[in-house]
Amino acid sequence: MTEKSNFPTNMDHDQWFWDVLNAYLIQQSLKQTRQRKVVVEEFLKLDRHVDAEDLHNIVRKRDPRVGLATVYRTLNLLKEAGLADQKSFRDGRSVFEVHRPDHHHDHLVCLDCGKIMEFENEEIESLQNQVADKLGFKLTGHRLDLYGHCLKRNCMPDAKV
Amino acid sequence: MTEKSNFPTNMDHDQWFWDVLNAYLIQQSLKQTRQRKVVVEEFLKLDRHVDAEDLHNIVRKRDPRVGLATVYRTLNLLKEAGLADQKSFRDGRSVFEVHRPDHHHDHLVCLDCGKIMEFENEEIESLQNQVADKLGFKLTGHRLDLYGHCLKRNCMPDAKV
DNA sequence: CTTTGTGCAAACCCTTTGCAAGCAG
DNA sequence: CTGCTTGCAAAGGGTTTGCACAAAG
Repeated sequence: MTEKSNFPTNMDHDQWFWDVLNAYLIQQSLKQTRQRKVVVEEFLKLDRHVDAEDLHNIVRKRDPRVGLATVYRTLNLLKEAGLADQKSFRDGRSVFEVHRPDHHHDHLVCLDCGKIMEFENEEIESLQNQVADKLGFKLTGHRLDLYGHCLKRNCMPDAKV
Repeated sequence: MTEKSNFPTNMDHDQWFWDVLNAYLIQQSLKQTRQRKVVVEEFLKLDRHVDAEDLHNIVRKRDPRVGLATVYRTLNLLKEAGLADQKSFRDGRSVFEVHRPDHHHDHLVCLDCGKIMEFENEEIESLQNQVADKLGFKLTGHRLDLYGHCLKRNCMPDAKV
């Protein structure tokens, strides 16, 4: 993009993420800090739904000085930058995931092991629009979560999401 | 049902609700109290999505001695009896609604006025099952919320849900 | 009487915030 | 240097819970 981003990264396929983030930081006069770097790197590395506490534990292994509040603040920053989505499948606790602009999807959650799968279905989306039209709504978004049991043999009750 | 329910009600079309509730109370050796009566009556009378605080305010007009905790406890009791559903459209706050066994529906929420409409669409349900099948899940439930703007002229920003 | 229910306030859980000290720019 | 950031702990907001008293069965 513009010359060079200060946050280094080895993973080319995540370059877009760092580019957007760095642009956002500069635009908002925010700073690139050690803590933000670690939190974002681990968040990207995980590449799955994760809650703040889990991410905090992971980050602490690399840098024990990072506080939970900073993890929350960084995740909220990513949300504001449009780089992360926040969901709450289990009531009272949020999970975050990387927002990939070109990839809308809904979720399928296993009630036994907590596994979260993603899917997309254009027919469903189209029907949603029809429903909204019929009821006189201008649809701007939706949330579709399917709940059930995955049939994998390694589905462990109470496993970590 | 069994002879006679002690909780009286004038509204015949809600009789099924009181019957189920009384049966549940007896079966669980729970008691019929003045507070439960008032909370449930007002909940039924409203017949819309309501949160605990709102319901508490309404109940207090009839009986100022009823505490918020009792409202929560009563709503949870109804949930356990299968008579109420709990949803959380706005993050961090739950709303409750009467669960009508024969009437499954999803929700359409106006982001301006908070109005909640209900709809059902069998095509969508069927597609959900197809998706779950394809991904190797046994589907047991789902949640579909549509978000948008209602086109009514009386749509007031920040109106009460 | 025995057991469950209630009101109150305190506890909880997750998340946010105030503040003084720490750093990036 | 200036002002955004951080860590810590305290505060917040909705919901639950412990306790002693009230009340249903």
